[in-house]
Amino acid sequence: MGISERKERQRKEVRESILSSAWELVNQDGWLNLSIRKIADAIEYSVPVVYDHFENKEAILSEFNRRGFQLMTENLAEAKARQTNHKQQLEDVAVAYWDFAFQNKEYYQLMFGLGMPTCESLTKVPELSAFISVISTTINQIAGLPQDSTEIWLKIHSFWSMIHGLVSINLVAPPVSHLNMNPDEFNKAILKDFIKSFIKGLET
Amino acid sequence: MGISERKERQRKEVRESILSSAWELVNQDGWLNLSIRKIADAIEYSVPVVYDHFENKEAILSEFNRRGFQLMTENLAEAKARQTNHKQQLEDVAVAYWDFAFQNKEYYQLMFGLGMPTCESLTKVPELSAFISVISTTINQIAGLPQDSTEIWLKIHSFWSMIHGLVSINLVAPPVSHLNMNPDEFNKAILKDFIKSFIKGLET
DNA sequence: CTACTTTTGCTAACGCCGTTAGAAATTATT
DNA sequence: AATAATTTCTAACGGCGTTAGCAAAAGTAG
Repeated sequence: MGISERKERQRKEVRESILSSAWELVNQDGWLNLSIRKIADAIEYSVPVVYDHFENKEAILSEFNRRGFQLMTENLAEAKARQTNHKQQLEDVAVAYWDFAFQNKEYYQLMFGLGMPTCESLTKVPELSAFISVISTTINQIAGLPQDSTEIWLKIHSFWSMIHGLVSINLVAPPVSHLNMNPDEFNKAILKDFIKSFIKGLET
Repeated sequence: MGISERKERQRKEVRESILSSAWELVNQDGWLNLSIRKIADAIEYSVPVVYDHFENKEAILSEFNRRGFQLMTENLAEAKARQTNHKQQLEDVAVAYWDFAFQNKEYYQLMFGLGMPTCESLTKVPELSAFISVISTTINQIAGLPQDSTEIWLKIHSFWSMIHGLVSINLVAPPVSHLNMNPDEFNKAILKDFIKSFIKGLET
């Protein structure tokens, strides 16, 4: 009897419709205006049904958070795989990070910009380690530093900080009026400068 | 007759008590748990009184936002004034920025980490330009780039991004378990490395 | 087909929130 | 003392996350 299978399937359909409706709402009104009630309205079910699929609102955000890290890591890994030269890989990974942030602002804001992610909340994202290992393996190959050493963590931290700073400052305060240059070129120029000097630092 | 003067004074007292109560609440429960109702309760007035002093909740946050930029700029300017050598000034300004962020996490989170500050919301902070000019004058003195040129804006942007990235990544995901080194020293080491290479970039 | 059980989904409520209209109380002025 | 102006409050509106408890539907067994 395929009854329970069908039920299972229908459950997953509702779950997915919650997520896709939520995603639509977020793209319309932003994370701050997302509400369980609006989601319930959009999926044409009553509010408590949402709670049959997610423990609470935070669990929904957390799902998107994980998807964000997953998608970003995929993008980074792809960019890396397109190259063989290690330095070039690192450069392309940085650019891919940048591109991800600006092509997926909603994701990026949820991942880094939203309500005070505590230390723990981030360490509870399993996808985080996959993301970090994309970077760390490359750095390892360039600089020959052993995994899990203090030195390589320092480098990973630097690299990540550098790009994140660039991204978030530009998400929040993009340089506009002061330029006789395309802002996009402007920013990518900074990014590439950064990476160049970072790689130089790896080699010394 | 000093009646209207007294009234004025009392008005300001209430306004200040709103702000100081709010600040206390924020330090207890964070920005996300601050509410007008709690403030009203703390100042022992009814809710609408709060609206006689601030247009809405955002106006209260905005007040703290401006105070944050003011305080940070003061710290930066003081650090700068303690030195005469321009490169040393820039280095100390960066360290002062770092120290401000970690000694005033609430401020820093409001200024950069909270609910999606749009481009406009930041350009509406008059204190922002004072903060930027502390950096830009120093960079100007080191690199000799003219104010308001594309080049100096590029440098300001780089400098700010670099530090902000370091700060916010460390606020959110501090390196802990992987180190046989004091995290504070670890981070400041990265910071100083960053600044050194940044200054090198200014000179070439 | 009927009686019973399990699952599913709903209504309605609780206690918060920001915000505001309008009444009540207080204070100043004539 | 009576009137005008100001200050302050109560009470509400619509929204939120969350949950208890009931109604409806679907499945199961005789």
